[in-house]
Amino acid sequence: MTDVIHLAATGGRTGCTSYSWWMPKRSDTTRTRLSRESIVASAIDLADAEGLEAVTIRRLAQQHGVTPMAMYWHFNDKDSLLDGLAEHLIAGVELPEPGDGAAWDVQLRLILERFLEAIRPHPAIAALAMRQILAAESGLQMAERVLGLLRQAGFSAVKAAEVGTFLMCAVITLVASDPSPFPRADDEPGQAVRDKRARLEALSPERYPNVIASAPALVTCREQDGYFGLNLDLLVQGVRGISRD
Amino acid sequence: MTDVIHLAATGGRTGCTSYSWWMPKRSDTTRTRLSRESIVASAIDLADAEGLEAVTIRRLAQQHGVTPMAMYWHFNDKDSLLDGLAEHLIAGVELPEPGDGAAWDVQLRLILERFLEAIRPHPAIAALAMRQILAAESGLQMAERVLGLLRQAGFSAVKAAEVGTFLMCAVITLVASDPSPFPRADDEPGQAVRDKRARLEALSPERYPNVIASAPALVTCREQDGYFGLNLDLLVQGVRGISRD
DNA sequence: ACCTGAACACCGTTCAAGT
DNA sequence: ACCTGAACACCGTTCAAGT
Repeated sequence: MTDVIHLAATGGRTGCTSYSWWMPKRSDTTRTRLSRESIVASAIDLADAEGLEAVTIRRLAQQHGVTPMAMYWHFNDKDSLLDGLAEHLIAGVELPEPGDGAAWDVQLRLILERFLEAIRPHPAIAALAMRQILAAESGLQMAERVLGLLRQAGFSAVKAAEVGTFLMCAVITLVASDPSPFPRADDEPGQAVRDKRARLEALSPERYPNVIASAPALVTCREQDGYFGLNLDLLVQGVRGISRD
Repeated sequence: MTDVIHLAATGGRTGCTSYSWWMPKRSDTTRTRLSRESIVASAIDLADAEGLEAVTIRRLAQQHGVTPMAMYWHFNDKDSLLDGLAEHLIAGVELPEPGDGAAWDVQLRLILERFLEAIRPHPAIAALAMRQILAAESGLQMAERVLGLLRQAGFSAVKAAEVGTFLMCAVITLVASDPSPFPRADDEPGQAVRDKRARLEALSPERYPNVIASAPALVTCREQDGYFGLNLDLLVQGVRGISRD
């Protein structure tokens, strides 16, 4: 039924090759009604698979069997699209039940953990979440909870803002700093990591003993589970530390 | 003298307007011999003034009164150019004299402070520093010092790597998360900040009391001095906290 | 309401050629 | 050694028009 509307496009594939490079490929995705949600979903898939720079108005249009300009009905511009991705990410945060009597630092740690869990599957777009925390509904809810716990810990409204802002940015950094390269066809997986490690271990042992000793962990730590837990602990303990000053 | 070599280019400005949009404009910069250093310097200026997305092979070429393709003699591709920016940034870190008998946490704080000072003037490109810390000479020196102090604090080689990596990423986040928009012609300065603040203060007082109380600080804290000092304290205190586990 | 067609300004990059 | 000329594939975006 809906197929009727782009017979011209599918027909175009057989003829005229001059601008066929942006022509919709029907095989990619089954054609459904275009919507903000379906565009955001495929954009996230694309970012997960090939990185943020692969997320392109033209590629998304192609995946939906539609002209690039069709996107501009659903989003004002590319920036609004990216805001949509960030909003979707933040909406996935499952905040714990508030005020269950636990100490503020335990509650704070749990909230940061939930935030981390929501964005961890999507390191390529995690950094986008920053500018939507104080815009999206669920971002505001998270911020409110974090600020409340910081006030409870004794911080002023100003200091709570400063610490709270940094804490949420730091969680994003925790997952966004993952330097794992996207799979490329021209080299086998893990080769880049091994090269990097070899380069570190070839350094002068007199000048860089600690870099050499930590080399294996330095090149892989950001994918390890210990990295996240340890540094969440660091953040919460840090808040406790400065709350006593 | 050196002017002779692009008489054709300057001559081109009077005639042929069809592709004049990339033509070199002699008025921008006095023509000097092209070099990695001069390109990096102008790229940093451009990023500081208009943001990272303004840093373009073609714009840099134009500023140097040269063809875009001339850049490819000095850099393999745009990524190498960005690596060059990152390297320059990290080279500016003035590490304190090592081992002056001070406690490890005092020394650690000082190193992180020096790193912050080096990148703080360039928030638009601070994030680039991440991938060059373990590549550039002075990045390795900083990493060596940080790891050494963490070992001194009792961390294993693996945990030192995990904590050290995060600390340096966190300092970058501290300056890179600055959301201050670049000056645009179409609106007066400070308007965006005031709008954002107004939006937060218009929220429901029952649901978001703490966001509202912290609203002024939430929208400006990342430009304030207190933000940096407080969160550097948080980081160092956090390291102390987890070093005792 | 939702999408197409054609065009525009701007990207990075390659490759052969000039001096 | 260092740079130009011409071309290519790919961007985001506008604007008028179609259904």
